[in-house]
Amino acid sequence: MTTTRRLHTQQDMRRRNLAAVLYAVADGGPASRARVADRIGLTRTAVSTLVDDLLAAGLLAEAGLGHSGAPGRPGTVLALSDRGPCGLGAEIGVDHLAVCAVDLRGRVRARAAVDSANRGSQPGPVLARLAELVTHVHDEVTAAGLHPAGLRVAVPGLVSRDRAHVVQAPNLGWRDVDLTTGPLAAHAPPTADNEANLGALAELWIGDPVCRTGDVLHISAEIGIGSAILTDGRLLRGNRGFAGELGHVPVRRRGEPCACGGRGCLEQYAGEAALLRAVGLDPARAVADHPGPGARSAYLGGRARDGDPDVLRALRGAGTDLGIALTGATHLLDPHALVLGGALAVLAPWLLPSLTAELGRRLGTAPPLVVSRLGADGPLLGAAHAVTRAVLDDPLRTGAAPA
Amino acid sequence: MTTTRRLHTQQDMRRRNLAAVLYAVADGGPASRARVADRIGLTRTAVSTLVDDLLAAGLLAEAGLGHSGAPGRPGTVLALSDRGPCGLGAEIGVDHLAVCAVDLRGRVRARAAVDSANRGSQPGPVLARLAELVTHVHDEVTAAGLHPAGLRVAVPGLVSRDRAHVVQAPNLGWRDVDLTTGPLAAHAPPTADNEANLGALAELWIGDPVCRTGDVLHISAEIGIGSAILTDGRLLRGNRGFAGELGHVPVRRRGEPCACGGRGCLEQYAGEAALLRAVGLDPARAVADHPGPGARSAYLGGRARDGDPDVLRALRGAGTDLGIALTGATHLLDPHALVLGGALAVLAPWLLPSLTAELGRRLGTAPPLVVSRLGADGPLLGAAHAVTRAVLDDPLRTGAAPA
DNA sequence: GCCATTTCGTCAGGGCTATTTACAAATTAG
DNA sequence: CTAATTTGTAAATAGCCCTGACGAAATGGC
Repeated sequence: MTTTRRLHTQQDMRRRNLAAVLYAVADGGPASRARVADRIGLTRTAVSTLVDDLLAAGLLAEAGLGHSGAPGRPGTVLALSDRGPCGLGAEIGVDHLAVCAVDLRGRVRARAAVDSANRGSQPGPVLARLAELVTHVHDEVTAAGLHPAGLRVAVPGLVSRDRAHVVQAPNLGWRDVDLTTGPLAAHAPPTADNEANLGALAELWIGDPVCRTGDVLHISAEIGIGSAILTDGRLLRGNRGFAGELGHVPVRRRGEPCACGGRGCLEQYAGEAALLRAVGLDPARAVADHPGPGARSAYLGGRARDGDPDVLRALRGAGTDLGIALTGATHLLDPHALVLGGALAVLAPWLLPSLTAELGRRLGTAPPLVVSRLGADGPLLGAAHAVTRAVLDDPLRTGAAPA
Repeated sequence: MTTTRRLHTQQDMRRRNLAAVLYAVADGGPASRARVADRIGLTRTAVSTLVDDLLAAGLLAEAGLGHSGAPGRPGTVLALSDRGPCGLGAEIGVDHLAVCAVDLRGRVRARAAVDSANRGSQPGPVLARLAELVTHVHDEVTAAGLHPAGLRVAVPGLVSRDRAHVVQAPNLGWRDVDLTTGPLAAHAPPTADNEANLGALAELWIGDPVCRTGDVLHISAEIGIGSAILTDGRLLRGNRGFAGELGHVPVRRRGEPCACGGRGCLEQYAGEAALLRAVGLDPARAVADHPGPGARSAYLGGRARDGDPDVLRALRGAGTDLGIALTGATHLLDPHALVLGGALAVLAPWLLPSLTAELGRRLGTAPPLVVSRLGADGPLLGAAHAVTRAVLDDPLRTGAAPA
């Protein structure tokens, strides 16, 4: 940043104020123009002109008069439109595909999913199957009067900075896959992002409110153990987009060697494969026996619920090791809360005792541990919401209703 | 943030554009109005009016005509004023006090320091001694035509959110000290910040350029081992302001118990006290023998330079343990670079071999390791620059020259 | 030395944005 | 029914930046 700091023009100001109005309604609920003006600190006049633009663009809708009981003329209630733009989110998991659509109000308006063995697959056919699902969801919401404003795809891997390419997805066996030229291109310019990141953003946007009140470390386990650092309402991505690799934080000085090149990585003790091995199962075999998102976790959870001592011991150990890694992360980040998402949310009942014990022992006062309520849906919902968020952030550019 | 997003009014836009002009000159060097306009993307007309305000406020100064050799009328060169506002920075160390003043151009215009045994001291007398130094520096820069715009104090401890109080400074033995009512109050509303944070910000603002190109983890050791996470040009402070406690990241699963309540903390193996013990010295005794900022590090560095095998072995071990902690931090943050500051910069020649070896072993490709060139001056300079930065960020509010 | 060319800084006019002020409309309280 | 209160809009105003034009001050070729 030698020079050229961000430009601050009048259009910029207008754009931000339009976004401010939308977020005032999104965060604070439906309200009259005057109430919105109070919330964002502009005058009623200014808000009126902003609202006019947003009504014309189909982002806001008037929802009748709001009789509050107090004296004075009642205001016309403004709400985010449920027939305006919507976001399409897709997910490419190792053994399933899913698509959903959410409207500006955050409601899921359509969804579709199929099992699909994507590990070591060719991108073409997988994307073709996904495109079918997208078409299905697209048609459904279009029939409901919504206009898809974009498509974001959650992938278990690294994504290029412009979000157009999947740079590397080890568990799929993909390298350098261009989404914009494949079968997905038909609907909207498709964009990709990492599934763990989208899961964390979902937590920030529609999950536990604690994520909105301060910095948070969001831990999720799907195949590996990932995490995401939410600071100041944004995601810390790091230099190459690799930030959050909690699974490779060392928890034993001279422990098991790991595929990452290190040794004693958390993943060797608390990862899915390690848990399966610890209860005497072959990881590859277990995946074949229990395909689908979260299936192994559900299986382990089931055995834990039945009181299986091997599983309970394995989960206890994993919680302890997770506690060591999170002790380090907490000292480094001083987060407002630790959020367990994905498979960890499912297994939380049996991880939490040893995890909280270890954190308490080492930290004295540990940040509150929160279990996500989004579960395995996080990445998919995050993808769809990323699209609607982009519309809210820059209403007139992306949000204009088709003529 | 239920409601009330940031307000975007015309005054805001103006303020940012004023700041953009100043930063264009600060980062890109002196330049004509037309050149500044090119840099920040505004028109020459707009820049002219902005510059008029900044000249009137005494923040910019015209420095004659710039004959470039190219055809065309030469522009009048604009530079940051060296007689305008300046920043006062102060530092309360465990065994010294220091004050300096920097002008808008970043030059140190005055400084003063004294040794002072502040460990376990009463705040009153210490602040009184510091106030004397401040007065001295203040008078010196005032004589040079500068106007101190504020005073920031670097303290080895935790500071309240409004920067008015020292909440806790264990190494000084201070709790809840209000700076605004003490002897410092005479000069300007004094504000405090943590010394490690200010050291990292100094690195960001005037240190290695790598800190300005991406996220960076800045590691410093004064008494403990601290660090600071610089992301997106800002400092990640965490929930309570405790972020960056690298010294208490566990590096041994069942290691030495630590005063923090944990065990196996990095500080037990790579901290100053641990190093001194490892070479057979009593830490308290060593502090008495070698008072002053960085004195123990300098002493150890001296013995290392002489080839003392005990010291070399201790530093080698510290480098390895630091490498383990930084492996975890790197996986978590994926920083653009790791910067060694403070005492670590002094000892870097003997820490680096084992540190880089450990990082290379565990990470494959580690982020570049950079040794700070600011050394022990970082926090003090950061404090002074924090004041001038605040002036640049909001020129007309804080920067107006006294009438 | 003189003129064309180029660049710099400024002035006048205009557009966009939000604010101020005023007012009609719609409700409650008495 | 009247007074009080709140809402939404209209007209006028102020602030900020942009466009277009112009004089000023340099270079370069003749």
